[in-house]
Amino acid sequence: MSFTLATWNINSVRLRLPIVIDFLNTYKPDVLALQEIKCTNDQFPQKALAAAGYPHQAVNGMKAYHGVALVSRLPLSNVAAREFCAMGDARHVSATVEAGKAPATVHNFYIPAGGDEPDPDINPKFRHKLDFLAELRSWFSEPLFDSGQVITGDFNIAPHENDVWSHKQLLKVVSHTPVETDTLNAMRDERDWVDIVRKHIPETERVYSWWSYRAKDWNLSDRGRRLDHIWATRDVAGLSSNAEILRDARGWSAKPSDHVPVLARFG
DNA sequence: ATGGCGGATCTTATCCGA
Repeated sequence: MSFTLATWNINSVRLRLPIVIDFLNTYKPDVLALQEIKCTNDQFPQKALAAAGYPHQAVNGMKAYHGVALVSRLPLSNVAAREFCAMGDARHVSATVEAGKAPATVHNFYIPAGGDEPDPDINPKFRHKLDFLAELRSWFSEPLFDSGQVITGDFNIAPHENDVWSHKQLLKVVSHTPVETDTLNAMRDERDWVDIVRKHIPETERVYSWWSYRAKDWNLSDRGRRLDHIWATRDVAGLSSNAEILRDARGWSAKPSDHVPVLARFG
C-alpha cells in the first residue's frame, strides 16, 4: 500500500472549487477528504474534479449544510455512508482505497461543532456532539476497526494543550473542554488509534488547522486550533512516513476556507 | 478582540459555524 491522503474542511466546495483544483494540481494527494461541502450530491462538482484527475468519488451531501466527500485518483470500493444520532444529516462517508495488495479503508467525518455553551443540559448542540462521540466510540468497538482503517476529517476537537493558542483560555470553550478532549483521547486509546499528525510533529510544537474568520489578522494574532485530524489503526500507522499542515492555505485566496488542508503519506 | 466574519437560503433577513 502506498498513498497520500489529504483532509480539508472546505466550507462550500462550489464557492472554493478553484482553490481545490489548485491544491490538487500542486500537492497531488491520491485521496482528498472534504467536509462542509454544503451542497447536495447533484450539486457536487464531480465533472470538474474528474477532469482534474480525481474521477473516483464518494459523496454524501445535503442541502446547505454539512456534507462530506472523498475524491480519489485511485479506484474506490465499498463506498458507504453512516447516519449518526438519527439526525438525517450528512457527516460520514467511507471507501476502500485500492492502493496495492494492502488496501485501506478511509472514513471521512464531520463531527458536530457543538454550539457555544459547553453544557449538554442547556445546549442541544453540545448534547448532539457528545451523543455523536458516544455513538462513534461504540461503532469503533466492532471488529471492522481492528486493522486497515484510516479515520479523518473535521473532528471539531483540539485535544492537546499545544493544539490551541491558549490552553487555559480555551478550557471552557467548546472544542477544548475537558469532557471533549477526555472523550476523544479515550476513544483513541481504547482502540489504539494513532494520531498521524502527532506521530510526525512532536506535541511540544504548537500546530493549528483552523483560524476564525473574525480575527482582524489571522496570521498575526494566530489564535488557531487543531480541529482536523488523520488517525490510523496501528498497522496502517506503521506505514506513515510524513504528515503536514498547510498553514499557508489560510491565506491562499481572497476568500479562503477557515480550515487548511492536512496531509499524510502512507508507504 | 471567541466573534468582530462568512457560508447557504426560506435573500436585503435568518440560521449556522467554532
